[in-house]
Amino acid sequence: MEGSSLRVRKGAWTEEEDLLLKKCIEKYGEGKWHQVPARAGLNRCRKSCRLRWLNYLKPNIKRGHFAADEVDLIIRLHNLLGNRWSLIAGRLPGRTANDVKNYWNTHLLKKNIDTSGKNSKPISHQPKPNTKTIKPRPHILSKHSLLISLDEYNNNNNNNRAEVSNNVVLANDRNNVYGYCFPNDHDEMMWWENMMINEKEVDGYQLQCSADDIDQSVLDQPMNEKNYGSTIDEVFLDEELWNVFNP
DNA sequence: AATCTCTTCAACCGCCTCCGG
DNA sequence: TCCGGAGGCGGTTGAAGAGAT
Repeated sequence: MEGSSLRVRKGAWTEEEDLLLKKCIEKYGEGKWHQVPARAGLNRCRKSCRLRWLNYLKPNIKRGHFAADEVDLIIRLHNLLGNRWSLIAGRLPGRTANDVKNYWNTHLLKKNIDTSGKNSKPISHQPKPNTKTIKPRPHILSKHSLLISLDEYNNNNNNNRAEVSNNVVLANDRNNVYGYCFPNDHDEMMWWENMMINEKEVDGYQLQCSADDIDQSVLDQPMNEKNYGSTIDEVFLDEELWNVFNP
């Protein structure tokens, strides 16, 4: 638990507290939440400060009703990801995970309720036979699979640098085979959009982005689990795409 | 006008992962 | 390798407001 409940204030935030927190973040920046209560002079726990900032005070937070296209996106993403609210919110500029979660629970969940019986459950709590939820899958490719993929690529390309998917680049320097994740905003967004437009067209998507767009400094790092650590949660593979790498 | 019920959403809770010592 | 602290996430709660009776 966070500190002593006897001393740490809970419940709704006052305007004065909001102001203190805002000033603190403006001065010191986001992060280091354990230092925020002391720096801001707030009698709140770090988690409470973080939550208040992320869900309410942070600039550019969009409030009010969800637009039709936002609702549509939430539904599509929820079908793909399930209750991964932070990921879903990441695709909705200005919306927070809490907002999306609340909206889903109050508006969308209700629409799915089967009214045929007293004990009926919301559809989201029932098995969904025709819906495949894609869970985030670590982008750990074995060296073997990297070699296979690179060989396959080199059958058609006389190049020592090959892109095999939107988020993975393979390269060799005669001695080693390297793999890289590059989930930059543009590529990631294209991948998401493509997946939602047509999940079947994975193959067609693989070569949409040029490997030349990638920063050479990234290519200079050999792949290992540590290099992947910072990006691993950002990269997801469709079942079909996964099978391309792991036959 | 008073009371009850329902809805909304801000905030809390507990758990997990990551990272540094 | 282990441990503790920090950050982050999803599930849940409960206060407050809105609507119904």
